[in-house]
Amino acid sequence: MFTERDVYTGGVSEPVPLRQAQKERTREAILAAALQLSHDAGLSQLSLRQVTRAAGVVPTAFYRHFDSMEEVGLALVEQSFMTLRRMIRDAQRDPEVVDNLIDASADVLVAAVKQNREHFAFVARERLGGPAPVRDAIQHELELFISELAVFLARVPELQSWSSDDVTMVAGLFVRNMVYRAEQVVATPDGRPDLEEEIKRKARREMRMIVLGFEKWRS
Amino acid sequence: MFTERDVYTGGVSEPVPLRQAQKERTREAILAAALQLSHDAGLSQLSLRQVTRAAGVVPTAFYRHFDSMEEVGLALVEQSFMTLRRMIRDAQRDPEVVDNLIDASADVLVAAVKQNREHFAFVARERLGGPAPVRDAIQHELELFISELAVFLARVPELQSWSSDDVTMVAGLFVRNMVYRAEQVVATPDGRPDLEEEIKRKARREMRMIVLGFEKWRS
DNA sequence: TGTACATCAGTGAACGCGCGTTCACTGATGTAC
DNA sequence: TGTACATCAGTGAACGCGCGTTCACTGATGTAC
Repeated sequence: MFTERDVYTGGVSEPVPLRQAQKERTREAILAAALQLSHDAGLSQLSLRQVTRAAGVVPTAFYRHFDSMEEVGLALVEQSFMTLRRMIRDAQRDPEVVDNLIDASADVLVAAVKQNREHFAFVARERLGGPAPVRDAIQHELELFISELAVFLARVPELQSWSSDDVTMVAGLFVRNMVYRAEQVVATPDGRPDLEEEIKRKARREMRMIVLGFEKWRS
Repeated sequence: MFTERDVYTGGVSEPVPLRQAQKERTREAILAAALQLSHDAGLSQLSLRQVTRAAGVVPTAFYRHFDSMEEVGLALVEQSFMTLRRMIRDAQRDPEVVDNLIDASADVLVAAVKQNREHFAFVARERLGGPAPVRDAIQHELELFISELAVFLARVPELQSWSSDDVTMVAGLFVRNMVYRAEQVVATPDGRPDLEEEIKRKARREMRMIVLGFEKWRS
């Protein structure tokens, strides 16, 4: 069995059966349509017919790819967090972020949200407003994400002496601040760099204050 | 014109026309049904017929009270924030809260959420997941609420010297912490005081850390 | 390479269902005298 | 107090609509020889 992904990651270019490549393209079209349409009224408001209409296939074609809209939601959660993970991985490689954790990560956050507006909006919206299995999947991914951030933070020299509980708490506060700011960036109209700067400024201020509180906490 | 509310608040007991009292009772039944049913799948998933069925009236009776489910949502936002406002008003009168802002307000928060589970769950869910006018109303009320908390904090002796920007930022962090903890309490099963204590403990720890950060910030 | 058959992603007709909304109505409550 | 009329919250039938799902199908792609 081959998937379209094999075209890009398979190393020696394996021949991809046309049929399968086309199937993958339709699957992606359904996911993209669901992501875009859910922006207006939420995933659980979306009808199968609306989504397939926007994806350019007939309603019954849906069942070749998913059993229900809920399954579409879970696939979108996975997509969204792949984006988030790539973001944090890139940030960890960036020496500027390591040197200047707070200022740089505020920049990274705003840039990442701008580039992946729809995925961030999806996570923010469905985290509490979505169907139960989607909500649960998002909460689980966010907890994983906090743990990953905690592992990264634990390597920062200044935090070497902290307990892992404290590092996890700071990671939690950072992620919550991030989710909150992401909600704001998503709500921001496109051509307003001034509003984005304001959000970055507030995010920086709060993260700096959290770090200060922790320093005092330890002393 | 009289409303049912006059029965309780009108002082000298005005005679309330029976017809109007009954109408108010039906209106409340519709609101209560919508609040309870929206818990499963969100307000925007709710059908007029489901709600009126649960409220014990025929679908067409709905239109004697509301033009649309959206209007029901706005009425529920109003109800929910009346609850929140009462909470903060009572807390301000409580000398223990003034003396020991952080620990006591964590207790007040958990107690208030427990007593008003459905309203808190509604706000948390619909803040980002609801229909656009409901989302906007909730954001607006939350901003008002932050301002009111800032006014209260500004009177605390230790914060007298702070700039109003800084006080508002602390109020924002507190309210955000509150909303987040409220989400958690709502997700907590009823007979688990241990989990509730854990949430209170974390809320206290974070609020204390925020205050410490601010003290250091100022120095 | 060419042919005959198998696979299967996408089609299109059909279904029963719950929906929001309209409308003319009923009968208890309220008002005027 | 009693009577005749007005009001209006709630009723019940009816409508057209979009929905999810079923099913037998088609025809391009894939496979065996």
